[in-house]
Amino acid sequence: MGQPTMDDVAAHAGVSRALVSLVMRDSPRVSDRSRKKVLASANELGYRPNVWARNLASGQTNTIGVMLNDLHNPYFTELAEGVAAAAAEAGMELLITSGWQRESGEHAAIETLLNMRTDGIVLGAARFSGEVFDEVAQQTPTVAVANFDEPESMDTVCNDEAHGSELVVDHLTKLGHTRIAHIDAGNAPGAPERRRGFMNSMSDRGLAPIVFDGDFNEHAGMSAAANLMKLKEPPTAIFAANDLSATGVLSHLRSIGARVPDDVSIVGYDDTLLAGLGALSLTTVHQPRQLFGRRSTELLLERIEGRTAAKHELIQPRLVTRSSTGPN
Amino acid sequence: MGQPTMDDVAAHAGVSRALVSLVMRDSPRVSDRSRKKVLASANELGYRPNVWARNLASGQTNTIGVMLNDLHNPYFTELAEGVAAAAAEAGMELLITSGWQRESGEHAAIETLLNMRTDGIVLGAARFSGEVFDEVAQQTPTVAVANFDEPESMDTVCNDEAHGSELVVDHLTKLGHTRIAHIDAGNAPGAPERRRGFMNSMSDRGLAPIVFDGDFNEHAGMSAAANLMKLKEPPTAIFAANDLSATGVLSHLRSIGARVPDDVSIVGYDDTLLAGLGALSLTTVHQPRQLFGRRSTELLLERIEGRTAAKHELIQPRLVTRSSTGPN
DNA sequence: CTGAAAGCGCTAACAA
DNA sequence: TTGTTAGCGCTTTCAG
Repeated sequence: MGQPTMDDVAAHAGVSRALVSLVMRDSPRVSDRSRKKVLASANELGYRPNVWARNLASGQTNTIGVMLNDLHNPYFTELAEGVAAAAAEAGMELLITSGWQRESGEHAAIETLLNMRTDGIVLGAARFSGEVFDEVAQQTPTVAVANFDEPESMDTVCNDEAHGSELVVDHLTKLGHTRIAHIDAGNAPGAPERRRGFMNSMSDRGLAPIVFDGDFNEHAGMSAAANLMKLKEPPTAIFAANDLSATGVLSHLRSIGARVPDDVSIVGYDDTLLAGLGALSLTTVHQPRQLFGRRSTELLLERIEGRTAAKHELIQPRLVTRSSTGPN
Repeated sequence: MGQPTMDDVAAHAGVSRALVSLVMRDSPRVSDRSRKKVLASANELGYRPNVWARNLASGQTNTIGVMLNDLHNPYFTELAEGVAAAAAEAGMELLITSGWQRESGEHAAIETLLNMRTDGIVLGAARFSGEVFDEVAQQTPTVAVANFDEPESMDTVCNDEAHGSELVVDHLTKLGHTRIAHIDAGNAPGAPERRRGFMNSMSDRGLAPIVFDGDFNEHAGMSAAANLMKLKEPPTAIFAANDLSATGVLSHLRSIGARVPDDVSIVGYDDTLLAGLGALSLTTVHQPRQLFGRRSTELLLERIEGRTAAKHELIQPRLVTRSSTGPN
């Protein structure tokens, strides 16, 4: 025999297996004496409840699963941290699975979770169409942290990207900037909303929005900045798609001898570790990523408890002002 | 009834449950006709094998677990990536668990894995004493990615930190530097080895090693640099504990108007995203973190297959030269 | 509060 | 190649 079973513990403690089971699930209807005796035996034998057997018998797993698109991205790991905290508070175990940035990976990761039959799933994904999500939602309680058009099959939590852009435009115009350029990130997740928010906020103020193609990486920021600075009238402020892209902008500006923020102000998005570095010190939009995880888990728990009507939450970001922005 | 079971599939296909089981585990001894019929039924019913039942019955999980100290740290996520790749190749599922940077978290994370009875565990930890590791190793095949003194109970994979320091000293002395300072990180994981490697390499070359107290963060680099530059004879090159610390050094040097690398050369350690940024461009020591994960998983699989003698691997880092270092 | 007994859904001999 | 039949270790009635 390998690991000791409940029967072993019961025999050792001189009680029935059912009693041991009750103790293990700390039921209140066990006498203190019995409880102590059982616990002592369990401890002595090095007993460890067999989760497989337990879940099979009870039909529950007391576990929720999180699928993250990419562990390298702090966005997802902070999300996971929020999920972990909320799950721990609810006494649930957490299983993490990663899509390793590939769509096929996300599929596999979701399959794993579905096979595990976790009580519910938090989807921190990026690559998926709503359809795939729907299919998951059909099989288990699901909440997605993503910008969707409020599907009925699952709950969603997402950042108010447009509002983030609004905060940026507000900040820059208050500093006196009028020629403000946005380097976007095409159709990457969140990018269209940020772009739209930027364009609307500019129009609202009677300003012409300048938008350049870009992406969520340093190189894109660098080359977009190069093109921007070649304009007859270069912008006095640049709002990059995210912090990484803003870093590229910064590198380029330094390389051509432009001073930040005296000549050009720069704003990032995401408030990653980068933005806070003394050498960069980027003004940026902070998203409460842990809160995303926390709220999504809370919604998921409600679903698990039986709620069926979908809920959709929009979470508000805030601006963090650092030294990359200044008066025009 | 909820999800369909094997019996449902068997009934639907008009065969026995055992046959369905064989098909599900794709045994070769099933006729093509039966296989197709079963698969069709399974598909039609939306059958999904119940992992809990399967594992309970088979006594195996076909899963390995990874415990990571901290998902925010790219070191661990890249490690995990290597593990994931190797696990996938071996046809194993992967379960990730995080200690959320706290020792209590690591305990809980390991408990979760132990409870899941994964076939083996990869420990990507930082906070633990060898004792705790030993206890885990007693219960399941274990491999640790950590600097240990070659325990008998488990395999280990680790970076040759001392050699990394040697590479740095070699690079700097070849550039003509002789007054080289190291900002260390006390007893943080890996730090003592880096420090020792630095001191030995310097002594070997007849140079006096300058070592200042520090830590693995930006602030520590900043204040250590401040102290270093106040010396009567400031160093011409600074070897920081890691990239983050090097970033702090860089910020300080810029703030006092020192030019990098003309006045002072800077070297980091880890080759994180930071080091590659154009605005920082740090010379640093690269560790093949994915390889750590890969090798550790391969070792784990051998253990699972039955090997009992411990193996310990030391993996060699390499220097990545960027523009933060130059001739003296 | 305790004990007996019937499964949970699947695997793994062993027969047929 | 397919079917039969015990379990795997635990939960969960239901009587005592």
